[in-house]
Amino acid sequence: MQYVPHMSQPRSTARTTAQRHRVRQDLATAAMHLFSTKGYEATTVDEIAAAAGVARRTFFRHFRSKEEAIFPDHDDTLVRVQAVLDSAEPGEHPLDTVCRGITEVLRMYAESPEVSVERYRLTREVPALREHEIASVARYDRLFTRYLLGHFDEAAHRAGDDDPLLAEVAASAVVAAHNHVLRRWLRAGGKGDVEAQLNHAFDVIRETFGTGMGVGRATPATAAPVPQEDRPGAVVVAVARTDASPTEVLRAVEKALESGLD
Amino acid sequence: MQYVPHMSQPRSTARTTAQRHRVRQDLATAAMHLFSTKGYEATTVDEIAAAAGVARRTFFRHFRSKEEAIFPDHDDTLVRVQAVLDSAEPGEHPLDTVCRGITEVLRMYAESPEVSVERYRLTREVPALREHEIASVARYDRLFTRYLLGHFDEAAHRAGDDDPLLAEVAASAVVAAHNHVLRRWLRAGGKGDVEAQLNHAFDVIRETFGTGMGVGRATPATAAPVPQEDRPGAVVVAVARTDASPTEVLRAVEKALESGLD
DNA sequence: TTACGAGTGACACCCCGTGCCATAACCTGG
DNA sequence: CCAGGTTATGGCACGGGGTGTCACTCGTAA
Repeated sequence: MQYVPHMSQPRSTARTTAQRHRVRQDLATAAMHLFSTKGYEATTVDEIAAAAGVARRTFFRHFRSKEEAIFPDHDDTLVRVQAVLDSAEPGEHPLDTVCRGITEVLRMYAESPEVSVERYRLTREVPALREHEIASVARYDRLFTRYLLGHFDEAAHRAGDDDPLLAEVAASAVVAAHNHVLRRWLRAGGKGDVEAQLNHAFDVIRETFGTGMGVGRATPATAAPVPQEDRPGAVVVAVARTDASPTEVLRAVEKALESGLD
Repeated sequence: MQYVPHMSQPRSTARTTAQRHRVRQDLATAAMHLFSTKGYEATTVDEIAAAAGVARRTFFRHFRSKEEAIFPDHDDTLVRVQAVLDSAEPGEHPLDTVCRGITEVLRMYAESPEVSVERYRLTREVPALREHEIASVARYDRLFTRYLLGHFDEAAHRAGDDDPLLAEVAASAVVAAHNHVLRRWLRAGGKGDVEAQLNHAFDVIRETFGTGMGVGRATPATAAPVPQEDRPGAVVVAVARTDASPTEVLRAVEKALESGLD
């Protein structure tokens, strides 16, 4: 992969807006190809630009940094996730909205499994790429945390003063579930229905602490009904301290079942 | 803050191993001071080294990068956290062990509140520092995830095939709780008992989904007893799908209470 | 005293990222 | 048809982070 002297360039020196995406795409694929073949550190931006047939300066007009060339879609995905959050119907549980948001991220990876798998191989062995990806998913986390901070008060206002903590924990839990499913899928070579696996992980999240959000800190024995939303199979979560009497617990659960199932 | 020509340096050119920590400390404080006064990107490594009375090359012998000079203790804290995990007694719940691990991180911040607060101000407005700190806490997250992966099987082996997911979610939840408490403390100016606040957050974590780990996926109606461990106030979590009959749910809860409270 | 290693200073080098300006295309309105 | 602005680019220079290398100076052990 030698330097191209770049004399008498075949491509015209100015391009229209429509062609700009093509240049960006060429740069991304050239970067991905060079990173895979000769390593990340060993590849210079000059080589990437030369392989794409543009100048070095043009590269930095399309990507803020060398690392960003390998994750070209995170910015777009971020605004799409934000759009998902903004356009959520008021009736939807905030946790479900966030789950739909992170699904958007997973779809980005699932859209081109081969590239994602190869990129995963690179991120594992190059610390710079690893940190860059961590910072990228942290941006989604921040989005979700802020969203839940503004929407948990309505759904679980009676939970007390621990709403912001639960919002942060819930957001990170959803992100962690996504990371787990994604990495398992990538390690398996990008085969199988990731989105289904993610939905299964969401079930676990919801069962573990998701819909139990309204329960809050149970002392000594409480149980909360769950909004039905015409979705069969929703779960009822009851939390009780073990120092509560069994009959106390049963009464609380019974009461929750009554108000939630009519 | 001019360049020091560095002729006739007052400090001897070679130092013993004991003095090496002093040089590192001088570099860290000089970096922190310069970053605070004239900004992070406006400060060059040359200036930091000159302020500490050493050569530029020496700076990079103590810190891998410019950002690391502002977080000098993360590496040491990481091995201390690992030591906490390694020396945990077999009887302790893995989640509690991880909580003690992240407490070690919080103590590092709490050790010098003024520095932490000022550093927090910098990390908020400098993206490079922000990403570096995110990557740092991600390393703790990885530690915890791997630890829980190897210790959840024993405690909740009956939960099925979702152990790795729960391990990852639990680790990120603990880290998220730490981040939340830490940031709130930093925003408040570093006043108050952070460690107590963190322990309170741990209670919420444990009540929310910590000890409910053994419940697993309940279909259509199950409830699991929780290991008591001589800790009063532990919670029992019951999960049931709403398509289960109320009596079915009550029977399951009752059974769990019997086996868990004797 | 001599030999060795650890820590350092000094210099050179690569290359990422940015500011700046000239240029070539593509729309506009006149 | 043409003068104007806009957009994307190429080329150049520069600052600065991070690394390799060599010589030097200590302290220490033999």
